[in-house]
Amino acid sequence: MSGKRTFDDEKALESAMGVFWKKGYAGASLAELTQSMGINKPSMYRTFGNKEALFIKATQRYIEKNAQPHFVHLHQEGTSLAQRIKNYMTSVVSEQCTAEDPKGCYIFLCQGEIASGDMPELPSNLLNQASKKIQDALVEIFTHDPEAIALGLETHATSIALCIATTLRGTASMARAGIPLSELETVIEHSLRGIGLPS
Amino acid sequence: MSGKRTFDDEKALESAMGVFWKKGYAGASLAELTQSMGINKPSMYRTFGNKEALFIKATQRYIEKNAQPHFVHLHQEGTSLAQRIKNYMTSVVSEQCTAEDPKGCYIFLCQGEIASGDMPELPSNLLNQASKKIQDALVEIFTHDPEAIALGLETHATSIALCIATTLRGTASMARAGIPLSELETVIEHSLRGIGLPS
DNA sequence: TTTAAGTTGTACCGATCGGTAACGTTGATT
DNA sequence: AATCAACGTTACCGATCGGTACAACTTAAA
Repeated sequence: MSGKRTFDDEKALESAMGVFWKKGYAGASLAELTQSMGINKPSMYRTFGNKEALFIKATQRYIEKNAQPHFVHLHQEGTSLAQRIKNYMTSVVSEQCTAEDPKGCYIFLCQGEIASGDMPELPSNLLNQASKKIQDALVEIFTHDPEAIALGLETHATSIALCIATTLRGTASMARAGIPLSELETVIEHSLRGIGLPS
Repeated sequence: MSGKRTFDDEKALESAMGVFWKKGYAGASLAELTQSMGINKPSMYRTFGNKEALFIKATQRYIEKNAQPHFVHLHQEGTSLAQRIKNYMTSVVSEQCTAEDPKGCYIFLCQGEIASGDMPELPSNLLNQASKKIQDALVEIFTHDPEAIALGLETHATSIALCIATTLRGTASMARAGIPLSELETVIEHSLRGIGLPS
């Protein structure tokens, strides 16, 4: 029956990520996790440690493979600032609405669980830090991009970044409620108008 | 020891609402609920039925006592449309950030649980219907208010309403993450600018 | 071929989950 | 005074929670 590992760690981690994405941390049971990963509990504990460690690894994977890639739109050469921001937001919202993945945003969903008090400290820190990165990246743009400086956006860079981050949280919530991408795209446009970056 | 009820149904319901607001539906255990309500499990089952029925009553109470009151700002006489919308949004976000209550919005938080598949049908319908009411109320304003019609907002009333509702979901998520009201107020102003209602 | 390490599957652990049966007590009704 | 419904308390139900001990088995190295 055994002797050599019969599953792929990376595939298993991706499956676990999907479950956490759909159910959150507390809501994802080990039974559902291991079933989705195609392994049984002892294999999971030996490979990943425990539920908390598995969640951390799944979260890191989400950040790396799902969240970070959107940032490239912010630094696309030969593209106007407004278009870069719009491309970034559209990229994020598209993923929030994707039919293959669970609806919404893994980070925002799980970060919301922290306020419940049932989230361990390490995952909490990771989630807070990940959500902070979004705003930091935006602030970086608005304070250093020549076009942004020319538009005078650097003086309220943090508040503008907060607006965009808030909109993306709103669209994540909307997406989870079933609102389609087509409707949320107009939200992006209105949001850009609000911060003085009409497309 | 007994004979006559020793607790106030309304107070107990309010306590239960607070627990659901903080933990969500699945995350709120009967132990924590009954402890917060100051009663024991049999009393709770006799009075409210079961967890699902308790949640429905708590949710109805939230809608009535917490969500609906914000709507008065939308129809305040002698106030400009922009100011009415701003007052409404500020009122909502203020509650999301209130220190006495759990952070965020009861409705949005629990509606997010529906996508997990662990929410019974009746509560799901109630939550979906409650969140829809927000957009409906806004659409009503933008399609019937003379000032809105004069501004030409009636032609995209639904998309504007979606923008506002999305912003309020975003602020709820931000509030739950610990962002203070002072920072979220600027988000409201930018949001209003985006839909052509600068204050 | 023997040995040691590593893997899987099952069966189990104590704790907690939502929900309830049973009992003694109390207060209002008759 | 007798009755009965409603109450609070305790103790319990089967199911599931996260987590683990253990045995059967397979492989690679010795």
